[in-house]
Amino acid sequence: MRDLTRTEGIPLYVKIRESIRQKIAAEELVMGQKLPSEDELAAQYGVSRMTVRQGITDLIDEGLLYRRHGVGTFVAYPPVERDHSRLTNFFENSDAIGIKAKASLIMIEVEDAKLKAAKALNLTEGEPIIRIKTLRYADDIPVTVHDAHIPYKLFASILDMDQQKLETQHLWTFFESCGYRVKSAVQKLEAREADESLARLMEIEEGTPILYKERTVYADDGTPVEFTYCYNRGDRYSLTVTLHR
Amino acid sequence: MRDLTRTEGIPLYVKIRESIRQKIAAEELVMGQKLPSEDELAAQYGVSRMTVRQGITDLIDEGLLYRRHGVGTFVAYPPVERDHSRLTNFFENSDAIGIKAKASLIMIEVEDAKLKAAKALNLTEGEPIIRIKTLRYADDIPVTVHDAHIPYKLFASILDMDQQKLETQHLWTFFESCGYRVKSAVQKLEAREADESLARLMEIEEGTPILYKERTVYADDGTPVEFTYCYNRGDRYSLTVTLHR
DNA sequence: GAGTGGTCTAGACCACCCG
DNA sequence: GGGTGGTCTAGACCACTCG
Repeated sequence: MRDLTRTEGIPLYVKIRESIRQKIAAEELVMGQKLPSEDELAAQYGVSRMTVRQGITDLIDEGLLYRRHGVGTFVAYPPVERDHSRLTNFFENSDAIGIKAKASLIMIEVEDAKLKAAKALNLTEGEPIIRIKTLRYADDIPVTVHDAHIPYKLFASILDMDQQKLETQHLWTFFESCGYRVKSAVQKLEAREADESLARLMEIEEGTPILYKERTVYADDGTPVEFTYCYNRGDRYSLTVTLHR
Repeated sequence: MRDLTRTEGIPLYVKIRESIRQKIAAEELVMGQKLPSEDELAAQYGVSRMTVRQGITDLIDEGLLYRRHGVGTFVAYPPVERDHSRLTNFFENSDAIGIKAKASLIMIEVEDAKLKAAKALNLTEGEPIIRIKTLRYADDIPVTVHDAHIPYKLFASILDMDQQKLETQHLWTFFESCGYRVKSAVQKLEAREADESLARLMEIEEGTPILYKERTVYADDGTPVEFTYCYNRGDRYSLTVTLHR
């Protein structure tokens, strides 16, 4: 009890949450095991029950614990990897799995929005957008053609960025510097065949399977900030996602 | 104020949540608009602030609202369709989009688990599993070959079910009747080519693009209940998912 | 009936943002 | 400084599960 030394600025429920997480990691609490009751935990940590609940709720949202009304709170079996349900960008993700990521700029220009992009970005057809097309490499193998469309009126300043920076810094970092925090994305996935142009860029044969992805990215206030066509080499790319009922 | 007529059994925070949701639907609250402060809402509804917060938090999790510390709570722009981040089954999903769904049983049998399925289902290699292979139709066009593996020790009783029921009732309904509530699934997606056997079943040419999906389904206590290989016709099937940071 | 989580109160103080 | 959300308390009663 009382492993909550008063650390500056860290909320109690966060400390409790991390304390429980650590006990699970250290296997002081094993899979399927029942936690002490909320009342008991409140007493142990010297806080109110609502505070304990807040910490526990976070861990339930992460899939690390589950509750059974009238029974107790338990450690869930496989810590279902939430990573798979989190939205990550190409560079973050490659870092995480130890792949060397690289991008090369194919083109950046201002265009009139076509219907589909305009709709996704909440613009009217023909409004200016900035189109940024890159080829992305994993360990020096070309794996993805990335064709992003972003509203000109929000992000015109990206045109001043030098190519070097465009290739190494992710778009989302730039969005944040403009005050838009990326929160979610809706993506549609299909299997397709590589056409001639994709085949040339990715050094594959025409007709090779491609994992095609259309993605709209939203900031936390709901503003759509990016609409992207994404063509991934079928033999080099897979996407893992977690869904919940 | 006080549109909370005391309805039996419905928690206050649910009523508040639905009341706010309805105001958004009715456009009494429009996109980007600031809600009354939590204190004010508490006064309006005649409840404590914590109760209001609980209702609001639900709507934030749904993406309908967002909070800005020190500023206020606002209506988010496009009600990002949470449907896309929810785990649905083939029949539910078809219903929702108005497609006539049908399944025909290709085979059901008991097998020894191969390494991959065993690993996913937390079994040891060679333990018995039940393998259920179906061909699924959307509006009478074959779109998916579904090859499910479920632990024999949990679900042996499915073998007594008649074929008619197997084809019309979803597996998950059966799982629930055995006490396992489906909570989440991890799915890996790839683009592939149809091999000869898939091509024959789905009435397409060999080499046609296939959206290949490997899926492990978990109950809410974390027990893996299903491991499935899923082959979807590229020209007739797309998958939409929502991801969050 | 005992034990658990689910809901709820009526306050409090703090941290943040803005004018 | 005034208004907002973020955290927290010390209780309370209810609903559910189980033996």
